[in-house]
Amino acid sequence: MLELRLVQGSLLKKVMEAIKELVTDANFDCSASGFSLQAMDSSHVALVALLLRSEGFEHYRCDRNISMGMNLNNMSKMLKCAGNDDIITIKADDGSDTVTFMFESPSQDKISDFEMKLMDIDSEHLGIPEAEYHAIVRMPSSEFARICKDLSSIGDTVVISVTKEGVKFSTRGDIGTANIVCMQNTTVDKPEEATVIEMNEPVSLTFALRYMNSFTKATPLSNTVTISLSNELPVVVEYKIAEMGYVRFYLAPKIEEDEDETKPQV
Amino acid sequence: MLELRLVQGSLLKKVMEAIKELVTDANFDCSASGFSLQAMDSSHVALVALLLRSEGFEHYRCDRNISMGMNLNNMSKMLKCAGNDDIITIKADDGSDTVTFMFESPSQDKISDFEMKLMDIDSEHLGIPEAEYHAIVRMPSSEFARICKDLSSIGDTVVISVTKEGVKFSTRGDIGTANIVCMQNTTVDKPEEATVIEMNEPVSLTFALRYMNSFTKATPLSNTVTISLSNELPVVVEYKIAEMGYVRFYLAPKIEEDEDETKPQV
DNA sequence: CTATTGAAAA
DNA sequence: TTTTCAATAG
Repeated sequence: MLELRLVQGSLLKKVMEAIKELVTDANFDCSASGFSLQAMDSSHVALVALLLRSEGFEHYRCDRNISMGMNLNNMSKMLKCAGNDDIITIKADDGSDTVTFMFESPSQDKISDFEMKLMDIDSEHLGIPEAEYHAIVRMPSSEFARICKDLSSIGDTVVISVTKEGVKFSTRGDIGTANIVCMQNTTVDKPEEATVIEMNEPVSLTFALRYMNSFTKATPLSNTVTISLSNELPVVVEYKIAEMGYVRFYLAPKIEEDEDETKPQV
Repeated sequence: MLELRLVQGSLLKKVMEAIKELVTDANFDCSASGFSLQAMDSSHVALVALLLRSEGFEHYRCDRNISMGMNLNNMSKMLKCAGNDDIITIKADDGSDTVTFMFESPSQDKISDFEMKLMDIDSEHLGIPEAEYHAIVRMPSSEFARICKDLSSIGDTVVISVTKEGVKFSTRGDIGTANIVCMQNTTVDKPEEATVIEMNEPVSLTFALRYMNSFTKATPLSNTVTISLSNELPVVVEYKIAEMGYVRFYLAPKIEEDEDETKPQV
């Protein structure tokens, strides 16, 4: 028996919007500690990891660990039927091959329930090692989204270079080149507007903008984004979910000087 | 000679937006009592009835009953040229085959007139008997629109079931099932937010969501919608037009247990 | 927060 | 053309 009651239902709606472009089918794993997901994108290049800790739910009951395979597009369709300030409850009976989403309007006079078939999905759960990163950049998520969008109108890849002073995003395309530098800046009115750089070693890595732009679909989840970089490691683009957890995206760097379109593997 | 002056011109614009998706050509009938229309939708499944009583016009002159055939798309194009707080006057000379729409800006410094050709349209004017309905639901029009939109992302038809406690909207599709229950609720701050159920007998009827969604184009006309249901009778979805009349939509229920796509007749 | 509108992208 | 995104108004 599984019953998870989330007062701020809009969070779950935003999570779905954030990941459904990248991942079409995935297993949601429920345990006593929380509700999580880990999945490769359909071209097996990027990895998405979601965690919603049990403490963030108003009510959290998960008698035994279960893994529920869902089509994220269908799940998203149903979640779109929830109002933005509805309370969402996810329910599944033991052994059932369906999951039920229940939506309660704030005034409690409208109650909806949507039942969806579960699916069997093979998935290797990758252990993601905690790594030390050469550089960690925290910046406003909207600014990062704007940069990725702007650069993708010029080129296909972005070189992210971090120095103590700032982070530089560069691209190159048929029509020219572009460089956007964000200086470290901690003297802003609101902490979420700061650009903060923690750096042990300078790094410069190249990524496909197509994936970066998919990651920025998570922008509504958080005012800030954290980008963790190391040479030879996948970048981690993390959006924290207040009081509950995170959505993290992993993407392997392209090997520099490699001008063709070979797909890197995570 | 016909001359109808409507101070709140936006009403007429909204009426056109409400019905032009369903009806392409129709006769507008003018008499001393008012300006009305009755027409089947192009697939002859739903019926639209409009009434604007003469008392709602600032000036109403209609020397003799006339029926003016108009293409609603063209009429809508012209009405879109009126500002939302323009005063609209509809004029037609006896025996003329055109109608003129005149728009006066509130400040009276801009006066437009648009002349449109009338057309000959055959139409049987159906007498719609006043019926006793088993159940009448009044609810916020925006909520009804939201429900029809949400359900149509899951299935093609909606089952509307009314009990004393509330009204349930259900659908079923490839990806799962959905049920939305709205409780009777008369204890709200504003009367237009109430959900009120008058029921003599429980009813449960099935309708095509495609038509329901067309009906909800009338949502801007009124804060509330009234849904009148009886077994074996077409449902009536009514949007009242303040001080003037109504737009009513009629749609025959699908015969239950009928899984194929036969079109019901009104 | 929702709804509408206009602009931009697929 | 259809769909989606962003922005603004209520």
